[in-house]
Amino acid sequence: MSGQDNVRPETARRVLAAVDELGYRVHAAAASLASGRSRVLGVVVMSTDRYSSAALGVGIEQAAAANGYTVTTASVSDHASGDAFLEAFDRLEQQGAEGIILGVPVELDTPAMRVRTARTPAIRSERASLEDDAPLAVDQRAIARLAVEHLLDLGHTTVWHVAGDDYWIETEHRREAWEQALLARGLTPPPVIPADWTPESGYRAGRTIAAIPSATAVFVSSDEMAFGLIRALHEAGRSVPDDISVVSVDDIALAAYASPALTTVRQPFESLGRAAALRVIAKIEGHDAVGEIPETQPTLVIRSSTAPPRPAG
Amino acid sequence: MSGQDNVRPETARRVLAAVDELGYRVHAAAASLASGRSRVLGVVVMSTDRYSSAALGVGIEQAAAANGYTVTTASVSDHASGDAFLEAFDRLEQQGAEGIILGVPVELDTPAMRVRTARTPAIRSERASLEDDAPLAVDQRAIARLAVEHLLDLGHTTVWHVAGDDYWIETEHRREAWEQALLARGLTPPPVIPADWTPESGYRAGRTIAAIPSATAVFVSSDEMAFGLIRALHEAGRSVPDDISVVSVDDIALAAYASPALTTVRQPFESLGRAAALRVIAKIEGHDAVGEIPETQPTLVIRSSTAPPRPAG
DNA sequence: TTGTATGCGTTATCAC
DNA sequence: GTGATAACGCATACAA
Repeated sequence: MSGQDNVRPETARRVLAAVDELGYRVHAAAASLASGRSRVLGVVVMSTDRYSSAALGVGIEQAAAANGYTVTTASVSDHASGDAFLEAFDRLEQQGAEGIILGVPVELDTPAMRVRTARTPAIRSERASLEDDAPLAVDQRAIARLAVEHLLDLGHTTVWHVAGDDYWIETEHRREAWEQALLARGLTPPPVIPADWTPESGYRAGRTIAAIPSATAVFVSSDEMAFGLIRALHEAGRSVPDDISVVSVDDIALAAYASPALTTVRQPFESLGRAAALRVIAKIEGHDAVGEIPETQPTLVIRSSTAPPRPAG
Repeated sequence: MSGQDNVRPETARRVLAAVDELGYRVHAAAASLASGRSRVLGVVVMSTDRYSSAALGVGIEQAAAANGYTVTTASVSDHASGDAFLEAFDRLEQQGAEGIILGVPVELDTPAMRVRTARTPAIRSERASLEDDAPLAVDQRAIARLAVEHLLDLGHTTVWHVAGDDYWIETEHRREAWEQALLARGLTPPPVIPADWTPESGYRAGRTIAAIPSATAVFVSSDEMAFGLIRALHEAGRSVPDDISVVSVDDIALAAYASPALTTVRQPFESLGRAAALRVIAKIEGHDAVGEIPETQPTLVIRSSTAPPRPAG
């Protein structure tokens, strides 16, 4: 049954026949107890239905299943504190998880976290893994660069930025890269407009932008916020992309059906989830080769929310 | 440790102290083997990032955690066949799941499924459970009724219907109820326009509708499709809601930020997930009272995509 | 190539 | 109120 080859064919046949007849299946708990291996992957996510978590989960599940692992999930509430992460981690460990994927912004470099990752391998899904720095994360800086440069190349003289929730590391990375991309062209970055990923916050940011006559280009940190932002812009009588160009991030299914269709930087979440799973599995099993590394590069998808600035005058 | 009360306080204190000092935690697999109980709930979902699955999962996880259960997921590919469901079910059982929640359109009433549900309790998340008919499902017929009646009350003389994927039972229920609601007012239902939940299919349906001059009201089976549909309508020069009113289903976060903001029938997915989890747990533990039953009624959210028909002439 | 002990970390039962 | 002991169903190592 376990795929050994030192068995006489006839014997194997008889065993399999019996298995079939009796409907025998290994008892996972017993197997786990005896072997010391559970083949369970744990995933910690925020209890939200945000697109990124869902897409990530799909990828993780796929890769896990392909390698004979099952995944069990522990949700923490939105904006949970570090303690909640630790508890989730413990719950998962206690459940027997052999490796854990953190889909939340945990600081890995704390004493409490270090004890844990020492005994059971863990990685942050949106970041490079602990020791090695293979390209496991979607490069958040590349996202910002792609967005800003597209806008600048179109002829805009500066780019405003509506940031995501400060709680997430991506937010910081994108802000930095946005700033640097501007600086690199000798431009002075305008103040960041804070938001929190929700369409509502995008709407508020849109009202702010609408009140700035000189603004002609915006880099918004998510498609969902872009929907809110564009709505606010339209209500204020500013047209997109004629008056203001906007590029956002994610490329959710609805991005192509916004009005106008969103120019956005696509993040390969599913692929990233697969990479994350492959990586923990490799750590668990102690080999560093993970087979093929799934693609994790962001790509710019140009649609109709960006255009050259209106000629002055 | 297990909360017995026939222990001298002093002894209990010493035990707990030792637990603390040694960092002892029960080994889940060993406990499961010895007790015959795993406290694991299995969930079968399609490997999509559709809003409904994600929201459902959140609810399930919550209720499970609150009752000391953990959840493990088995994804099947989109549009999987019945066999894939059976396999997923088996995987979960084999993993030790004591109860299973089916987030997919499985036919429960087949021999193969009956053997399985006989040994481990299972329920469909969007339907009433097997034997009892407690209000576990979101009433899909009520959804259609709400939508159609809102439109009719506004003064429209008929309502077109863009249906979801036939693969899902909801689709059938909504179509029936849409038909009946029309019939109840002495109206003849126009032909159904088929689609498959995606914004793309909504777009195609929109082109179809745009070509029907007499159409003034549409009931679309999801918000995502509504985005596509409205886009097509606008491209064809038909205004929403002036020329055509549309009401959709789900009330996703972006619904309020569509142009125009979507009038839609909200489904309480998270709450439904909680209800589903509570229900399997009750089955597992053999009590029928599940505590408070979460709300599972759909509600109409009126926004700007519906209006009275334009006065004739 | 096949059969057989031993132990994995609990729970549950029963004697004390 | 407390301590000892037999399963639980498998994997593993080793004897045959």
